[in-house]
Amino acid sequence: MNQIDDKRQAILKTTLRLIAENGFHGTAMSKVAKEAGVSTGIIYHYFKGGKDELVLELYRFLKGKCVGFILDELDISQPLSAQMKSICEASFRYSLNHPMETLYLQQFYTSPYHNAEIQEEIGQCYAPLKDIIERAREEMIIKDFPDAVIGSLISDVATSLAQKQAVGLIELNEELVDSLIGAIWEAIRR
Amino acid sequence: MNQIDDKRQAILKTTLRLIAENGFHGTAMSKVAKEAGVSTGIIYHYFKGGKDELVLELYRFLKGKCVGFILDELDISQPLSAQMKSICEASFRYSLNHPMETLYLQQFYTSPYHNAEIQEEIGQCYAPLKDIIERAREEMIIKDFPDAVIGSLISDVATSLAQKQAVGLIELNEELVDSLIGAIWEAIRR
Amino acid sequence: MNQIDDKRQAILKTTLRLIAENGFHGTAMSKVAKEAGVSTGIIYHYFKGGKDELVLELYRFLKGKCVGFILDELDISQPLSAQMKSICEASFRYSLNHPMETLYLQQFYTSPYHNAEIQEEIGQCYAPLKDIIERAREEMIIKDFPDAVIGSLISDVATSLAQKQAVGLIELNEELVDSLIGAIWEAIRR
Amino acid sequence: MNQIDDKRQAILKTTLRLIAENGFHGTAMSKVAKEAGVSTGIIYHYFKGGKDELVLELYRFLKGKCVGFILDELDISQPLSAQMKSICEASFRYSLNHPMETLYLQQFYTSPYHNAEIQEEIGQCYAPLKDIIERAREEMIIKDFPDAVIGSLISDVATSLAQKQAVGLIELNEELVDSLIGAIWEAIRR
DNA sequence: GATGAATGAGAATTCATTCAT
DNA sequence: AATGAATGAATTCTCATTCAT
Repeated sequence: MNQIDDKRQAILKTTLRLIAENGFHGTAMSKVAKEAGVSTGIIYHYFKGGKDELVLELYRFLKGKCVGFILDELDISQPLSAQMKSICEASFRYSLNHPMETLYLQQFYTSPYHNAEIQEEIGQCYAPLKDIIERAREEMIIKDFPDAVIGSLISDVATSLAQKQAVGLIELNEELVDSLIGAIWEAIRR
Repeated sequence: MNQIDDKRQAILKTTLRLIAENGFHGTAMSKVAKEAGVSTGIIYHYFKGGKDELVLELYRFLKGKCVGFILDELDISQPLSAQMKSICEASFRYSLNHPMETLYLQQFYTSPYHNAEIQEEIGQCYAPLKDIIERAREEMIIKDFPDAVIGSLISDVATSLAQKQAVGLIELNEELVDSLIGAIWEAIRR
Repeated sequence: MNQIDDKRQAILKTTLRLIAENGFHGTAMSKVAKEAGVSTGIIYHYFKGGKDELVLELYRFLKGKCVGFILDELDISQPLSAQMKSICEASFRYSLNHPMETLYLQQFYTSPYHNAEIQEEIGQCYAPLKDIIERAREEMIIKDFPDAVIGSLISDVATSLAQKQAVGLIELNEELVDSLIGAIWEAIRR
Repeated sequence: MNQIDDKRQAILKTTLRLIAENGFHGTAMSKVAKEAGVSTGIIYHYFKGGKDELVLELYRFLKGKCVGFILDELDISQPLSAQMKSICEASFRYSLNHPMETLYLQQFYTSPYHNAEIQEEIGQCYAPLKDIIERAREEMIIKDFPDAVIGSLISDVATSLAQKQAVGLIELNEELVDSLIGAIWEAIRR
């Protein structure tokens, strides 16, 4: 990690925090620059496409990180049902443990930045997970729902709860999280 | 419904559509005025607090409509478990059948407009539902989750799926919706 | 001329002066606003397309004014040769007597604002003059040059001299101007 | 011509092309650097005064080239009237045959870069031509116009036509060019 | 109640120039 | 000599809000 990457990373990190806290509209490029300790101009050096590219790059980065975590937790020597449960659990915990990232993603999905093109691109890094889901469906381990629906069940409740926890509406303890993961699994499994 | 209310309603309706389509940032007051067929000035007559108040009023209005629908569907002469199932189903279907409202609410929740104060205020119109949920929990009909968690399970999957359907990512047929409501209920019930 | 036109005119007039003095690049919208005594925002109200539209509108306005003057001087009861001479003289004098407009046009022609589309549009207000030139060519009063070449002979020397006079490189007295008009006419006539 | 001069020349050449195509405003130093295949920093090494000096140096270079061509064509053993005609013809043809240089010069003259100081400096390399013009005026070969006016007649029509030809407004064939040179000469000669 | 012209603070972006390497 | 990352002032343009009519 050299100095150049440091600066690029600092910009991404600051952008994540500011957008999670203040939204896209509330996050001016000048604010990102100031809080990241760089000049405004340099952001356009690292992200040629301006704010749009910065926002998209951050999305790609966060998605990659999240999928990476889920894959790390996965043990492909385990039976398929255990793998599916692992995906559920890892996904759920990742959201709860990374509230800023979750807040960012939540806003991204409902913003004009989110479109079919980027969705398609990011969909590809889900390929290994989709493969497991498909096999689990064929083996009647999980219900016969489309991938997108399974995806919603796995991650959207966690996303929403992470957000509620981030703003202080709820407090999830370890026991509750375990129960919740179980409940979600009940909704998905056959 | 007199002329005054007509104009107020036109502003709210236009705001809903534009924000659902273009987001808060992409929805200028002047655009709302033009598309609603009124002058910019008059919006500030009906909504003294400007854009903030307009956005909040629309939130209140939509929440009231949604809760109203759920309560309409409810038959309090039925056993508690049937009532709980009815809440799940009504909530789920409402989101799917009102994609613009769902997109609006989704964006509202992750925006700076959403704060503890308004959350508290709106929480009150949920009182009748909360009562039913509390009783169902006591009678061991549903799992021992806090209200906010039950709320997430009931509405956030539907919200997310409504959004995906609105942008064309998935297509939910009647049979699938029925299965989904069943799956959600499995996650909630004891 | 009501108040609205006053403000629009003030913006156009200020833009003309500033661009003639400082060029397109040296003329910031904020400077136009300040010197015209208006806010920056209102310029975008009158000229929806921003600086581009302002610059083009000013071009249209100046061209209309100039052609209007030439046509005013024209006496169509005179023989064709006298009409051609009148066009030469009026065009020549107009440029010399309106140095700011000439400086503006000179810069416009060499800028990216000048393109085939606007050229085509403006070409149409030259129709009456083109008609006279065409007839004069047919009647062997003037040389057999294309319209654009005749146009250059008629106006580009004057334009260039007006510019030199404006920056103080030369001083043209009445007698010299008369001789020059004669010289240009010699170049054009058969 | 060593490597150093190569790089300097590449910068000048690229600047000429870019400014002719996109204007001063549309020609960023970074773009010059990229298209010339050098770093931005090195431009400031060769042209200490930055963009201003680069633009002025290019002006000096182009003017020298143009005057050099006219002098090359000149045969001082010929009678004065033939020399004057030669100047007219060479000047006219040079503009038409070097449209990019002409576009550059045209823009330069109407830009803030053009001022009395540089005009004075460049005026000196016209000395040999001015001498011929002066003698031709004394010998009543040409009209009694100031040098600047003679200069305009000789070069501004050509400049303007070169520009029109460059953007495709007209097409000048060899015969027409000959006639035009004759017409210009008629305007100048006694 | 109703209009829309007017304001001006603030946002995204560009670009000439510098300087550490 | 050479690089190109870095700076930050300046520019264009937007938009919530006000107010004279």
